[in-house]
Amino acid sequence: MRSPAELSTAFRERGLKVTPQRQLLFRVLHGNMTHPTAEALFATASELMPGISLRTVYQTLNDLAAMGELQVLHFASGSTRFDPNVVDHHHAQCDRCGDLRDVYVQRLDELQVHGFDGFASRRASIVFGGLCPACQSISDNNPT
Amino acid sequence: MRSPAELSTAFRERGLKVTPQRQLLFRVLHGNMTHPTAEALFATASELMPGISLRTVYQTLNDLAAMGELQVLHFASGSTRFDPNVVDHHHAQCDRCGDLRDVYVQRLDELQVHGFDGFASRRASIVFGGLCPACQSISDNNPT
DNA sequence: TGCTAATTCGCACGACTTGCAGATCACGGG
DNA sequence: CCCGTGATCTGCAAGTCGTGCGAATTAGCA
Repeated sequence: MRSPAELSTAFRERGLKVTPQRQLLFRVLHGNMTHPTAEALFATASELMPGISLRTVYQTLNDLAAMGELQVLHFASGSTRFDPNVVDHHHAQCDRCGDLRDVYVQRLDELQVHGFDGFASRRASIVFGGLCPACQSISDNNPT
Repeated sequence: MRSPAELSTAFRERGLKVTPQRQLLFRVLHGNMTHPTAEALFATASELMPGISLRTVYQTLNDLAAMGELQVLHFASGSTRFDPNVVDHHHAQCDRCGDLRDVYVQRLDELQVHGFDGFASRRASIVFGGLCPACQSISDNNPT
């Protein structure tokens, strides 16, 4: 996702208005590595701007996603998360605490895939499952 | 997913009862390559057993998933799909029609991943995006 | 400054899934 | 083969997540 200033320009170029609510969300999202849900963003935004509507958060998230400034992620939990990192990357999620981190994968093109049968693959999305460092030490003591 | 007969035994061993509704779902799911949603299964099951409840379909799907007989899949569409193929495999989804197919990936361990930072990866799930053969020919004539 | 279309907000609604409770049924024991 | 008990089935209510809608407000340009 680009900087708040760049996004403001991009929004205006598209005929979209730059409201205080949107500026706030630009700031909250920029560089955000937490892969927040809409609710989480709403919570953060509400502290900074009491009265902001959850509806507006969804609206702006959709606008940003449509502009390719956000990646929309769907995980096992069923919840939708938003990732302002739109550089080609992948994810690792902790089985225990759900913590989600960005990872970068090389040599993806060397994978040998069987079953495409004419399917024209354009991109791949990888989600690694496992345990984050914190949960590893917990599991060492309290194996579930 | 194991065969209906094996599942019946496994259910009884767990103290679960083998009802006609469950047997029907075992049969509908066994070898099913369509990655159906709960609703789709309900539709199929309803034809074979009018009056079966959607609630029962969800119930049985959850039981099977808890027993590891089904993989639960979450995709961009937001809908939950169920995959009776629990062999280690991955998926390819058509961007246009949403068609979903199983693919098998080798040399996964040769991937070079940066950013784990102590994350202990146990498994990976890959979803390829692209166009299925049918949608490729459509797009050739009607580029979106 | 004023106009106009975009936006915000809050509520209602829709899709999907689960909780609940009474009626029913599977199945092991007699 | 019949019975008893507890699991299951079904239909409905409720919960979650996200969107449609409309009135009031506001951004941005002339």
